[in-house]
Amino acid sequence: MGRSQIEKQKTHERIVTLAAKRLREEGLEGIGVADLMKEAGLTVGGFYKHFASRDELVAEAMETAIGSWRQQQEDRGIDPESVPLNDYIDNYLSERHRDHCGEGCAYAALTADMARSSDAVRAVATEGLRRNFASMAARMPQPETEEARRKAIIASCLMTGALGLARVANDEALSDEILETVKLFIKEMPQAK
Amino acid sequence: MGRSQIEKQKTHERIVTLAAKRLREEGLEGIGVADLMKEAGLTVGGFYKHFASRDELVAEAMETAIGSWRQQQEDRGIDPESVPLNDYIDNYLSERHRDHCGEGCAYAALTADMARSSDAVRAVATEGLRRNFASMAARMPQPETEEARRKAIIASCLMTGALGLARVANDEALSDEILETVKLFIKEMPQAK
DNA sequence: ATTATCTATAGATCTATAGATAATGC
DNA sequence: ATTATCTATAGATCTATAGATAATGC
Repeated sequence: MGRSQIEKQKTHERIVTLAAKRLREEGLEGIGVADLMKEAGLTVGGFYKHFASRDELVAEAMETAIGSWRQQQEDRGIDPESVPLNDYIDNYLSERHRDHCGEGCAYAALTADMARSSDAVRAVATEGLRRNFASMAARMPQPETEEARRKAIIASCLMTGALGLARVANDEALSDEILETVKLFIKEMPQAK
Repeated sequence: MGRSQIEKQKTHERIVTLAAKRLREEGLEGIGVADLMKEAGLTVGGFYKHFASRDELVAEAMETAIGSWRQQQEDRGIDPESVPLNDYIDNYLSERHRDHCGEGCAYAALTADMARSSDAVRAVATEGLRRNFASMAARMPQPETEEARRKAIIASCLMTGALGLARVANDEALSDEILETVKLFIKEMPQAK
């Protein structure tokens, strides 16, 4: 008790990273401050020296969650913009992604949660959406065209929609069918590479 | 206090219908039993003579919500299976639908909520998904083909995904762009009519 | 007599705060 | 002296239940 400022910053990041995972798993209101702190190896009391409110943590965690794929790639020494769309789609629409909400796409895991959320969270989410559309369009055959942007939007809706419905389906055969059908379709989409 | 069994059934339906709306608006955990009963003009105490638990209401309400579009059509004397896909898509991807969660598609409003929910709710949701895929496929040019089913799945993912992201976007221009882009694309999809 | 709804409340849980404790850092 | 974290708790909220009240229906 009583740590250096450097350690405080590490603690702060640990809470945010954990929240980014647990909120994707349980929903934006699915886990409480006390439980989060406990899982981070801390106690409730310290929370409000890090965040003015629970919602402030949620907004920060969403920023981390939305940027997590990009971050993961960079941590592995990979330039996110150089990842071929086909590989990206294969990973996105995989059973592995479906079964691991906490490490996956925040939009698929929390679409409706975000739509219902505070202005702070929605602002972060909207900014991330823009970045995602631009990033996907940039990896298409003719990146600067209006057509590339349209395809990026369509692919984003398809991918988040498919993963969402695949997670709703209680029956693995149906769930797999959704993933496979959309995966094949996107890859055959003209111009989407 | 003390009503006939017929009135009890009406009360029951009133609670379920209200819950179907309010849960789509606030999320599956966004509104409490007491508030729901109050909005229905009742008090908490009576709730558990209607439902064994809150989750039982949620499952019933989801059944109502999932079937609500079909019900609405029938109430207006329209056979749901006779509604052209183009009209269905126009309504689904409209600003009106986006701005009125409570009366709209349960899958778009509650995808992730349902995925995280109890077995009872997920069973209802999975059954509804199957029905939706079949109903869309039945309204395509060659209804009995595997291709029609594939297109139905793809269109479902696109539509729920697009509405979901359009609701996340804090910026109306971006939100409208998502809806319009996907609307145009689906209508131009080969075979989708 | 039965029961649909009401009032009241127990018990759990959740956000946020107050005050204590033990390190840091001037 | 300052502050990062801890223990403890206030106050709000939420699910579920107990017991009272006033209609229904045999």
